[in-house]
Amino acid sequence: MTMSGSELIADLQARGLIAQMTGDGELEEHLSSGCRTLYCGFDPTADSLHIGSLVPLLALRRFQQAGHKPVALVGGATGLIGDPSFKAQERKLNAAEVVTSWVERIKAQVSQFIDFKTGENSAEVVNNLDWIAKIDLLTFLRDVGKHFSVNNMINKESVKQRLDREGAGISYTEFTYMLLQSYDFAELNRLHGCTLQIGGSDQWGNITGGVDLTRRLNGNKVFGMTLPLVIKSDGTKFGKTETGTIWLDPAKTSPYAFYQFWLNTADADVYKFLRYFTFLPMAEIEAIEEADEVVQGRKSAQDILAREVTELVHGAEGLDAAERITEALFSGEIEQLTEDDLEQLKQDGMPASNLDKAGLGGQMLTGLFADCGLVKAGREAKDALGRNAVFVNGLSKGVEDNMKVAECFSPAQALYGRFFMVKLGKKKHHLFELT
RNA sequence: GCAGGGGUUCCCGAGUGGCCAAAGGGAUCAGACUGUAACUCUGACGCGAAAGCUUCGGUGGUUCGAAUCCACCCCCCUGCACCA
Repeated sequence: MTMSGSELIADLQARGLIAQMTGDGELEEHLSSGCRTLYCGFDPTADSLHIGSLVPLLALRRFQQAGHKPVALVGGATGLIGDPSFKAQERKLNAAEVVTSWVERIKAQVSQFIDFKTGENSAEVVNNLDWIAKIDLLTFLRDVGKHFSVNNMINKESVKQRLDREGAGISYTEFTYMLLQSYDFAELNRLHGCTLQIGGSDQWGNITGGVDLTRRLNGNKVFGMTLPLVIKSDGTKFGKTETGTIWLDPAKTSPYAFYQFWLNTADADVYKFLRYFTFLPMAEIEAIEEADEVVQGRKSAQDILAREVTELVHGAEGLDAAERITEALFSGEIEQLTEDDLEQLKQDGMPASNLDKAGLGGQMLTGLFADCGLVKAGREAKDALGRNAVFVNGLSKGVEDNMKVAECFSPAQALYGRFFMVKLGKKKHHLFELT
């Protein structure tokens, strides 16, 4: 699937994926006239990326599908410094060895999204520590620093709130971040012929810095493009739930939880997200939107979105697991699950814990549910019991059952003699296994 | 450094000796409605099944009794001074 530069840009534009571009439209021509190398940076600020990084990550893939060569840069060096862009406060530095371990994880994660075996435009993963660690201070100050005007830098919107706000401030270290990222672009241009950098729109200042520096250092014209930050219609932060961040690492956010996250997308956002997060052609997305308009009940878009993104991130197996769990839990027919199914649910990321048969006597349901993390405090469980919102293997439980843990979880009631599926409210599930 | 203002439960923010586990709003959880939605309504919302226990920057003190008064300490903000 190769498309021309203008087709690619048009598709990105139709999807709402272009926030800003440098070069007054010259970029289209640049992309049309051959296979170009582009890069996007990902700083190791945690042991996994979260879904906020998905838009640029998928953008790299979109470019590759259009015949260009993507380079994923993992910021082993910049991750040691901390990007001040639009951050309200100075960040605390992570230990070097921690960052190093994160770099490896992020490298692997990033690699799932781009193809390393496509010949001419095969992807690459690089680490900016490889060149930044080598440069010495004086060389850096003379060759790189000299090209940056502090006057310009302090006028950047991205550091404004740090400079304006009393008591916030910005350290010299973080202030240097922009120079490092700019130097990355110049180096990638020199070493790999990279001519385009993409990133979130909060990176605009850093990207244009790199464009300028590359021209000054290498005498080459290069381009920058930013992607929109994902904004939810209700104004709340995208990618966070009550339970926490949605990570790409299946060990941190199970494919089931990941799938559920997308499934719960608001109607007001779902078509936008289909454009942002899937590779479905625009025509198809528009058709879905049109079809959903006349649907009275549940829209189809959330299902499609959840399926597409889960498969992209967790593969066919992850999607399969997520759908299997979803089907089991929300069909209301848990007794139809086989023993193997229940075993599998545990493997698939279903929240689960063991119950010691002998120790059930003195316990209470409220304490049990709080301990396993099903609720934050016993009071929530009590509230749910009071409203008959708790089901153990489909049987309703009330406050009067609170002290009767042993009865509620008696082997006679268990599925296959050992499993209990507890449902609290409409959406919270937990699997218990007697041991 | 000097002068003034402030630190309250997840967040914002009332409270200025007992009626305070602490108004109000937001967030969150649950119920009804529904589409595992949105909107709306209801309830919960420090911990505890309860009795009760622990909170209002920290430490001591005054009082029968303190988030509220006093002392010292820590942190933040606003002016001024210093660095220039």
